[in-house]
Amino acid sequence: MSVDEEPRRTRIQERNRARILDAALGTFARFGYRGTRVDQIASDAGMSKSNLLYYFGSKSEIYKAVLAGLLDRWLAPLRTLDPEGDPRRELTAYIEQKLRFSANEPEASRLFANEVMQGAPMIRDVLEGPLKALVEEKAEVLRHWAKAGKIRDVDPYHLIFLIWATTQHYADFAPQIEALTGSGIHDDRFRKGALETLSALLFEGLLPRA
Amino acid sequence: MSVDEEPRRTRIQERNRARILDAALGTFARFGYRGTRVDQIASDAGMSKSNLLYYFGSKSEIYKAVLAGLLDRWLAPLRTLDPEGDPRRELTAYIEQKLRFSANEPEASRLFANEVMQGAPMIRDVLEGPLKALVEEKAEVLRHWAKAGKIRDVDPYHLIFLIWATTQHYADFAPQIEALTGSGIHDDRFRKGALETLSALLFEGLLPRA
DNA sequence: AAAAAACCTGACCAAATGGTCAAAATGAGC
DNA sequence: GCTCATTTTGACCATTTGGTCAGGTTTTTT
Repeated sequence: MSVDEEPRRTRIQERNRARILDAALGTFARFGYRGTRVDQIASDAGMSKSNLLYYFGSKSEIYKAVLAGLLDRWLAPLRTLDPEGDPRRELTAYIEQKLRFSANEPEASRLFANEVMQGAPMIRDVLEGPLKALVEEKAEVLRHWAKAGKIRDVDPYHLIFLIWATTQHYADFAPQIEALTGSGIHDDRFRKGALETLSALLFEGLLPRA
Repeated sequence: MSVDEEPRRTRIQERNRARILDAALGTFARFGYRGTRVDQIASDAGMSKSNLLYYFGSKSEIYKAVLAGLLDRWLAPLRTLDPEGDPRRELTAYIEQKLRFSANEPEASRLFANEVMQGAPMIRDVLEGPLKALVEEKAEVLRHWAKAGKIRDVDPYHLIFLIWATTQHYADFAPQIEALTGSGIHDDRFRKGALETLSALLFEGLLPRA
């Protein structure tokens, strides 16, 4: 006998909730929480506002649901960083995953950025709890690598921020990048170029070796 | 005789327009264009909504004015990059200016990010025109340095994006950084650490020199 | 095929929002 | 102190917004 806490969901519920969350991700990412109109989410999801509110009782409920589904995917890549692995290989893999996320889910990246820029009102506890713990753990890995002489001794936090910043930039500032280069991270060639330049700079540095 | 196009402004106008733009920057940065309420700008600026609308005829007029004032300051640092200078010195100076901007005007940085994330509806022509030209010009400088063997041969665009991304990250994601480190770019010590780590990584790279 | 449950609609509402306007208050120049 | 232009106010308006609700329709269960 399943004493499951999870609410039972019919097929229709499954489908419509997914549609709503999908549409909501788009508009929340573009216009933020306050700038998003419930009506528009409904229309994007192909249903009436009334019907949407049948599935999610309120705007903030939708927002929370979208955000919750997003956090895992945003965090996942960092979890894979393996202390036992080779630093270069590990970090390259991490960067590649982050770039892929920017390419495949730019809206998710933008919504996350939006939420944080507003002061992270909805996910502050996640940042200060699980995320902080995970980052501290991985910072320790970097320090360990440094002590073993495998990488230079740099502040692990700023290093992590650099990776976040550069990889997410391709999703968050996509319109700017598109305007300047005519292409973007969604393009395979472009993504490869970004990865190569990024890892070249991060690992070898800009100055010619003496 | 001054045949100035600039509208004559009284002292009161000067003061109140400044107050409004200041308050508007704050709320637009936080909530975006659609998420911002004219009423709130007015209240933040310490005046009635009616009075605010006496100075700026509409919400979008305020937004445009704020954005226009912002673009110059955002762009300025890149202009200073001197082709004749030493690459390391020039780029370090550039990064330092960008970090200082993030420290001193985080709201401006965030508003810019917000506008771009929404697809840059208001500044698209600036991105595609003046910015594109300027970036292309500076990319040429970087290529020139590379040809002269002063720096490694990396894609100049991705290099510029890296600098933008990393420096702006400290303003745009300030709440996250604060949650993780307990400090931020506004703090002198922290900013110095960011600059050092950043330039160490950018110039020397992460891997120990052979 | 009935009955029950799930799903959907459209009319409706109170509050909020961007903006107008006439008139009052305040300031500057004489 | 007087005059005129500037500044400020508060009442007002049309529209939009998040959300409710009673009732109808479709799907599932028995």
